[in-house]
Amino acid sequence: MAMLSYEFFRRPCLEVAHDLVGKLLVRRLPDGTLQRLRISETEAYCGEEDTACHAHKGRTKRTEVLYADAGTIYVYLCYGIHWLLNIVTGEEEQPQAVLIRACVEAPGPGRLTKALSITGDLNRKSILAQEQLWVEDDGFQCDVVTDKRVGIGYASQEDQDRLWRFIMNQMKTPVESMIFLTKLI
DNA sequence: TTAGTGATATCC
DNA sequence: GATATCACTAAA
Repeated sequence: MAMLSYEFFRRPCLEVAHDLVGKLLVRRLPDGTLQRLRISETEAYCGEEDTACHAHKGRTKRTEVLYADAGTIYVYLCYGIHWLLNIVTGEEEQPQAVLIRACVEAPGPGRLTKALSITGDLNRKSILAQEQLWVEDDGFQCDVVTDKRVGIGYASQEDQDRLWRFIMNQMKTPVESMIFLTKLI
């Protein structure tokens, strides 16, 4: 079971977002218990030029973390209720990140953080430290389809239309579903 | 369809 | 200091 490296996250966010689909998000709680959820959906937010990206308006107290080195965790509170998990990608000083939008076992960005007890405490920590949160590759392979990003009505039409959301391909037949579930175990 | 919830940014 | 805005979810 290989933990994903700095080199994996240092690539452009579109590549990282695509390749994170199917990987295992691993959480270690304070009491030592481990949880593993398989990532099924991500979105890429690609720097100051991307009007959907939080860093679109440059550095602020909140977006400072996006300028950090690849593998830095960005967690923020959305709508006063939901913690959303992102991982910073690319070269340092490039404010880009991948939003983890869903896992197979916990669909929805707010629901997966709830399932894994992820809060703002993890903001600015590293996903490479293998302490409280990291990502593993267990060799699982799957098809990935793209779609438009969700909930970014404030962005330019051009950026809203970009296919920067990456989703584990849905199974079309019962046979495919059986094969899929077998691979999960 | 809409309420709920609070940090952040932006405007006085 | 006040206000508007939100990378969402569950309930109705």
